Amino acid sequence: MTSITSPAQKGRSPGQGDDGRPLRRDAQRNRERILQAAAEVFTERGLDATLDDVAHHAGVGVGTVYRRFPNKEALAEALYERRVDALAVLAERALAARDSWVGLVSFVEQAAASLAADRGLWQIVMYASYGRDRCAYARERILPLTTKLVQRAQQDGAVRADLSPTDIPAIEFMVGAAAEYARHIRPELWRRYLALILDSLRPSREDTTELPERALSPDEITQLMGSGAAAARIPGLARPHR
Amino acid sequence: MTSITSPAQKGRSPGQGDDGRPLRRDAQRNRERILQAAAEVFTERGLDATLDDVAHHAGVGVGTVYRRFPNKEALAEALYERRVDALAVLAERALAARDSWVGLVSFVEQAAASLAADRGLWQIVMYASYGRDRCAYARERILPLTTKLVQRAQQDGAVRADLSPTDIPAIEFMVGAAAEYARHIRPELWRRYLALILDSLRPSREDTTELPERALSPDEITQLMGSGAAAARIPGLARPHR
Amino acid sequence: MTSITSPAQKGRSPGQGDDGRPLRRDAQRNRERILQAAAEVFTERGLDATLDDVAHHAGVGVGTVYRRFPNKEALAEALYERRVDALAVLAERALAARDSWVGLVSFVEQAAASLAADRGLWQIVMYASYGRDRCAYARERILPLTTKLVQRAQQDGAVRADLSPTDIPAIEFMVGAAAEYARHIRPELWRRYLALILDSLRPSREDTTELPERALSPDEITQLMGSGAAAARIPGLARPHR
Amino acid sequence: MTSITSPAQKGRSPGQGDDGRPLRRDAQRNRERILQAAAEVFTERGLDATLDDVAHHAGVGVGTVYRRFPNKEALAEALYERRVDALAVLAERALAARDSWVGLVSFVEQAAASLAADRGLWQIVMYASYGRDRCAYARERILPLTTKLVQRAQQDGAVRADLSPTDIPAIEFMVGAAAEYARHIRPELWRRYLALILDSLRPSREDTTELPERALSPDEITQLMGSGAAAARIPGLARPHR
DNA sequence: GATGAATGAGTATTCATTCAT
DNA sequence: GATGAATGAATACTCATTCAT
Repeated sequence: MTSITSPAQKGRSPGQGDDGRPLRRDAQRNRERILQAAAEVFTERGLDATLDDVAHHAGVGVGTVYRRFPNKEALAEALYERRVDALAVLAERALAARDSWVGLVSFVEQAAASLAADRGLWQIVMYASYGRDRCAYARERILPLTTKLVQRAQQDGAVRADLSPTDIPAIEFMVGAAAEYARHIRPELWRRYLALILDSLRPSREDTTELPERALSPDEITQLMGSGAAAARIPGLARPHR
Repeated sequence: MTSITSPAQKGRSPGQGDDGRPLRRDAQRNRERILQAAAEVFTERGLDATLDDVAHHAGVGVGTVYRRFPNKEALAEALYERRVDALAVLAERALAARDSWVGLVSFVEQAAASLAADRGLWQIVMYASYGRDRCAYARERILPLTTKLVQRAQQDGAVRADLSPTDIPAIEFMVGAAAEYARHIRPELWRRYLALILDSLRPSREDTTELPERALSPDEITQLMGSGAAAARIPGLARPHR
Repeated sequence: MTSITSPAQKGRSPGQGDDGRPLRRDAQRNRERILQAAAEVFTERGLDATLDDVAHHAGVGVGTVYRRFPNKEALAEALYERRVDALAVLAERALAARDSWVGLVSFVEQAAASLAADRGLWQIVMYASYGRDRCAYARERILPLTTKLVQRAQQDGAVRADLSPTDIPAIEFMVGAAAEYARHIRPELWRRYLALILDSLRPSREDTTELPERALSPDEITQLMGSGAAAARIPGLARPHR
Repeated sequence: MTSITSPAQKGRSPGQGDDGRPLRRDAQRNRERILQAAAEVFTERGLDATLDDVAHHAGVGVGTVYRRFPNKEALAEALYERRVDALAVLAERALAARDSWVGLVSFVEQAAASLAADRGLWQIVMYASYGRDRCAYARERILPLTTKLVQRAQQDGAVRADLSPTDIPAIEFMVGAAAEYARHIRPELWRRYLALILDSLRPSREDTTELPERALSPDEITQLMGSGAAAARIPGLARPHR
């Protein structure tokens, strides 16, 4: 059960410069500090935080940030890529669970925990569409895995028949929103609403309503993720220079 | 069944100037035009739309906007207040429904439809907290009504026992998030997730999980709504001038 | 002999706002001050001067500059348009001269004086390509007039046969360069080199060399003026935001 | 006929370090690579190219560039010096021509070809003035040679009597401007305007105008080249750090 | 009262130059 | 000595808010 190769790794890995050579020790350390600072700042204040903030938080000049990342979007993307890697690993582990329901739940819960903990991550996944090759989230990496998770559970009769794999990201976004809603007052409240939703995923009963509005198709998810328009809606991120 | 008195009227009513005297006819008309324009602009583009946009849309100068509303936040707040009025009316009507489940559902659905249709409204409710006296949402106007809706349904055995009245706003935020998520590609998709959640509100079965993380108390809702920190997080609203 | 209607006047005249209504008195005054300041600053330091400089020179905030002109390019363009209007008037007057040689010389000299006096103007004309509709310089306004000037002189046998109308702008650029070269030490030195060149425009003798390298065609001039690549070469102007 | 000793060698020669000791073999090789790279990059993109570009092109780090040249200006100056060496050699060869007119023309043409081919060189000469000791252009090396070229031609009656030796650099600048003007569309167009100007250098006729505005004196040329103010006007070179 | 003009702090990004490895 | 990482001042542009007309 190894992690799938990230598409980004075909190009440049986090530890490499533009030319493919490994970064110098100090540069690597600063890169980490910047990513760490970005994580903290974006987690707390979201993507509208300034790169000056991030740089200051990392204890470096803003030029250093730009040496490592061509622009704000790329920095956010690098962060996102890490998190998505982590989510993919979660999904893989969940597929290994003996019980298909337990597997699905464990993935959804852990993924939600990630979104709930990070305002920036939630914004980025919510509004999608970063970079061309790297915004691989649902499309390239997670969606196939969650599709398997859902199908397996359906075969086992563990979830309702009209649940679609594309419902999973939607559910996560909603739970992320719940977390965002009460973040400052009760950071764990989202668990309550995740539980509520999970309950409704169980097999149909006589009083279950057939779900209206068919779920998004995988293509629509792709479209959603890739639409430039969506990116333009993230406040602190809309204007690539030049 | 008349609309409950707005708490805002304890301060200054929409029809009065700073000195308490009623606005001149034309001033009142301008106020309306501005609110109408703000509704349209914020609905479409969210709160990061500029006040120049709003003013232009209203056919007035920005100065006029500032004459009627001390700042952007106050304008948004006034709009929010109106929408809350509308939601309150919905809740009152829902209480009049013969079937308590139907009543609850009808309120939740219509409220969600409002959030889903209005990007600005969702942002405002999402990030909460406008003004001191006027952020009356759950606290003063809606929460008592939804509390009744929920309790009535519980007495009828129509909803699960561990549902809390404060879950209702949380659910609406989540559904609003679902709407925001797919707004451009499938504006009605949120109905799917509302249906999912509604399913889970039904009375417990043997396989129902007890909800973890107790719901917010009414006080916490109040606190949530009133916390100034939250306001600072709305992108288009965050920068106090000077 | 009236001045040809500027293509810009089809859209918005200098005295009108975006909506076509005349500017308020104070706005008009500031617009003038800004243009005046821009003229002075660009004249002295060229187009790489900052808008902050221009604003400060005009005694206004930089926001005011942006209220009147959408970006730096547009400001430069507005200036350029004025100057081009002036040049067109010169050309028209030159056409009215009794003696065709005198007419041609008077135009070339006065136009050169303009370029020589204004570093920014020379840069803009040199590197061309501003705006879509307004970069009308040679193409739409001056070139037809200078073409007439040249042809008339040729018919009178006052200039050499192989002179092309498109040589006129090229000559002006060269003289502008000469002015630029010695601007700080001898602002009028360019007149010497203009005289030199004018001498060579006289009808051929036995020792006159046939000019190599055919002149630019009017289409090539247009292409030169309109090529985005050229614009990218002006240091202070290359990056339209967004 | 050997090349005249460069004034720079009074200070530090290209083959020596700060302490006067000759550079190590590899250091010398790096210096050459950097100059070669700078030549290519500045030729193509002008002086606004970045030193990172130059360094990358040379296959060295920026630090190495700064080890060899104190700053960007000095690098440009070193390049300029080389080119001036080359121009001086051209002038010497031209003096050896049997026909004084042919000699003058051949020098002017070849010098113009250099300026026309090299955007950076033209910028540097246009805006003049590098360093104190090294700005040896007209003053120390070329001007005496061109003076001889001109005087010889005048004695032979091959050029007009009022031509001054200091007109030669001015003419070259103008022709360089013509080249710059049409560089992308017709790289050889400058030859047309050079031919035009050369025509006017011929001996006076009855219709020749006496040149107005006496030419620069040698002292003025020196002053022009040495004026610090001019240096500040080269776009890619203007900003002294700190 | 209404208007829209003026303001200027704030944001992303670049690049010459310095300095640790 | 070489490298390339770090720095931060500088630049174009936006928009909430204030103020003169």
